[in-house]
Amino acid sequence: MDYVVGDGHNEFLQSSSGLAAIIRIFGVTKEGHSVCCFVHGFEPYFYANCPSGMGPDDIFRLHQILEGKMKETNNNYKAPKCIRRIELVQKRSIMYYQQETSQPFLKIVVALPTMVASCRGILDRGIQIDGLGIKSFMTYESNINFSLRFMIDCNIVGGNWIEVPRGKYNKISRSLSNCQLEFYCLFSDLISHAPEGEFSTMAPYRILSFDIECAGRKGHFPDPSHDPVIQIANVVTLLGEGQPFVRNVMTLKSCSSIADVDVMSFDTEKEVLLTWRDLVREVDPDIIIGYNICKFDMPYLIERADVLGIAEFPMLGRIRNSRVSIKDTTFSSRQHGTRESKEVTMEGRVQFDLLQAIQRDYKLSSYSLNSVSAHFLNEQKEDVHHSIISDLHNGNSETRKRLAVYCLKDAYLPQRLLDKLMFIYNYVEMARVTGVPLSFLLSRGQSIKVMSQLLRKAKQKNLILPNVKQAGSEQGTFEGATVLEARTGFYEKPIATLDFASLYPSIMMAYNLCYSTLVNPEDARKLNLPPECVNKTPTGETFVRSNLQKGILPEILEELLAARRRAKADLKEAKDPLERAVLDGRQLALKISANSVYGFTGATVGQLPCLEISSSVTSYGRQMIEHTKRLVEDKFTVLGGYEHNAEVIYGDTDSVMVQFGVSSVDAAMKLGREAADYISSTFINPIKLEFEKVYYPYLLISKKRYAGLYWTNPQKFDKMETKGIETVRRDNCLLVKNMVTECLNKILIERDIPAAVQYVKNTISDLLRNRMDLSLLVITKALTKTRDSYKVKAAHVELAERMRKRDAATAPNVGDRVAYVIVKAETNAKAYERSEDPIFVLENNNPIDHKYYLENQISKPLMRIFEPILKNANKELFQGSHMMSKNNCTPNIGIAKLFGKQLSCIGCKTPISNSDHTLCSQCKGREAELYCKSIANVAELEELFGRVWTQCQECQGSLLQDVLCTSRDCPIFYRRKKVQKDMEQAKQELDRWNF
DNA sequence: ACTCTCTAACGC
DNA sequence: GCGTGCGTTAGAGAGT
Repeated sequence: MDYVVGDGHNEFLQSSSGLAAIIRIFGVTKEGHSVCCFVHGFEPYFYANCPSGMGPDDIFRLHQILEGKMKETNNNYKAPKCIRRIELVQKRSIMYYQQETSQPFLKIVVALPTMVASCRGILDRGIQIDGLGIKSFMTYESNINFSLRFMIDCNIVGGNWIEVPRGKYNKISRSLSNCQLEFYCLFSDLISHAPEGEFSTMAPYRILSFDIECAGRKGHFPDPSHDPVIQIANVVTLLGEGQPFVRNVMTLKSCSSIADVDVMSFDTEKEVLLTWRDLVREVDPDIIIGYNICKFDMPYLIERADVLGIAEFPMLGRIRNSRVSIKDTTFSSRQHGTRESKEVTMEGRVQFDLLQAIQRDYKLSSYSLNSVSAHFLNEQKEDVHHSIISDLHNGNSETRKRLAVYCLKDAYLPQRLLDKLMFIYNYVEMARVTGVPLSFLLSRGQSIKVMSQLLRKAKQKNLILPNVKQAGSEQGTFEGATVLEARTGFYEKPIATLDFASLYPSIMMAYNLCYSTLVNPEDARKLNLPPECVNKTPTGETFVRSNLQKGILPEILEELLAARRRAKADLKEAKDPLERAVLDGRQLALKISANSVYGFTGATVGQLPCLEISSSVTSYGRQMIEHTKRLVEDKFTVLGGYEHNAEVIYGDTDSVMVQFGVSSVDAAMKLGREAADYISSTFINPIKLEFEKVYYPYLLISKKRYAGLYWTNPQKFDKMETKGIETVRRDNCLLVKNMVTECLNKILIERDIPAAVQYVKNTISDLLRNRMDLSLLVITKALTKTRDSYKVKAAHVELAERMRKRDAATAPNVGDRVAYVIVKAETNAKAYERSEDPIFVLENNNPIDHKYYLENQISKPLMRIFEPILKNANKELFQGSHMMSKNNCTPNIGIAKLFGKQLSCIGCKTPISNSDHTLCSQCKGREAELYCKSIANVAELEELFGRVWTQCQECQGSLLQDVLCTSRDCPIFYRRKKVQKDMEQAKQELDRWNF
């Protein structure tokens, strides 16, 4: 949905004069026909407070003055009127509890949506009214996107089915769009169908997934002013169908045919681009997807066409003769600083970038398409270096076919991810629940979703939302949740966990916390409320109880949670996989929405912050967790008739971990249920403490860091759960993650501590003997800002800078995660001087700093795990023969340089004179034995290399072609490179026998 | 050798 | 015009 400014249609609006906003709704019918609907008659407006005693004459004068001021700022606006009218309406502000149900407000209706902001500015600054002096007006709902305003007022949500009744729409005399159906109508004739029953089905969206390849130059990131677009691959799918119905690729220069793919080759880039434009118009997709299309492919195509002077290319939207525009946007937030990016808007089509979606919804250690596909689809793709892409393009039709297959895979994988992760179902359900359009979910933040729900609910209650001026950040912050002191240790008795269900939403409901129930301290005396009608929160705020007036935040929350219970119940019944997808997406959206209401009220830089609410919520929460701890420890005692004294060993925000002292899981569960029921009864509705699970055994390392076996039934544990420790953190290398995971397995599941110790010793020995796969040593960290904005030097930041100097095209950018290893250097060199790109290390054979990995990566996490379990853990793990390193395996580069190409004895590795070639005097006589060993060594490595190579060929989908992949994310890649190096070395050694 | 600050990532 | 919240741990650089 969007809007344009045009002539209002006179058939509908006799009174309309001049320009007006026309809403355009794009969509698809049940039968799959694309639709463009021009909606007339909806006018932009907002509210302002009405000073008491303001009569019709004053309003007339205000209108005149405003109109005059508006003309000054909108002098290019030709129509006679900017302010259409000012109405006196009865409304109430959502802020603060008030006894009056309503009071007069001014509803100011303007001609165009952009005039809302300029008119608000005039009223904010204040205007001169005869006899009254300069008056400033508080405005209400003056910062709402016009399309969203329309949706709210017409009860339309994102992903909605809309009906336009027979006779209420008219054909357009001159076609304006490329849609199959187009018409115009009046906004009040639209019928919005709530997404229930037959209208909860998904529309049959047409989805285009594409990927482009460019011929970049070495050392440069592809630049549309130099580098041509050489291939574009496309896959088109109908939502809900398993297989795409279009697969094609457009190539510059000839390309051999590919099975089941329509290959189109052209002599000029212009033909490639225009053929793609024609495809987009012919397929007419509702949704365009791809990987990083918003920041790369889409702007690249538009800019490239501009450089080539192809003016007809950017007509990709659903409006006839309208060009797609490219906008420079700056995105700034306190957390992320200012980031510049390009934005391409395409009329009538939603762009859904899988990279953005996955970055929002999943925490991964790498977001490359390769790594994401491996993670979710269990399938790898080749990572071909951009310089090789140019070589393939400049080869022949077979090498270009090679590239086309690669490009097609990059177009198909986003579609596979979209299906696998149910993005359309989950996002459409989120749009339906929160009421915002689908496009907002990727392009906007969390707060717009709460805002949309709040505005809708407020409208039903005749309430309006004020536009509060940004108070600035000095308003500061407020106290959050309590984290109970952690009694660290290894617990070999079951630990029961009690949790408050949806704690913050329940608190807001139970205590009726809302903008509209908060008592303004200035009004308290005047209101004179009896104590049984109010609650005083632990922070000292007063809110009226629901018997006096129900808050709308609690009402929104009740509806969200009730709807979630319904969705979960329906999900249990549902059999059809598509229906299940819809319902599961819905219950998830409802849960997320309920939880973000609290965050919205506490967002000091948000649209309607109210710290009285958020700080009250957390203060009740703190009180409740303390109360729970006290109650458990007071009631479950030997004195109270129980076998043991219960101890709360830990708790965070809404949970307490209790050791009841019993030794069976079953007994702990029974006590857990009893405690939950007993404590719940001491709270008011709907606050409920639930027994959730038992941990047994349980290793508590510190606050927010623990591991344990998770039991929900007394027969068998469900899983091992780890929180906060290295296994779940993304900033540790795989070696550390694997070691910690393996040790926890041995300790918690197998209950075999000596085996865990032996495992650690073996692994350390492997590390020190250089038998560790490089992929296990790669550390990744996010590059969150530009280098200059870092106040201290950090390993990943400095490496990113060095990589940028080497090759700007492949260097990490802000927002990317940087992969690095730590290499040996001079003593006392800082870690940031020793970080290096793993691929660079492979190619240049840099020595790994094993000591760093041992002392700075492995030792502390392991000590934290073993210390509660093992006395003398440090001695047991880090002393003994396994700590001996074999330095001769990795000759120090510095020494090698000093001695030149000094040969060493094949048998014992002692240096020998170059005239001896093979063996030292000591080993002379073992020629036969050692020669055989050399041959065997080469043979073994060749076989190993062959196996790894085949694995990579399988991954790239062809056993007949060279492997080109250089993926930093793929363990096989590192192994292949390492084996290749070892093999070459072994061959050189073998050659020395043949002099 | 110690503390303080910055940065990143997590739990809830 | 846009941006949910706070609490905690831990590594590493920087300063004392």
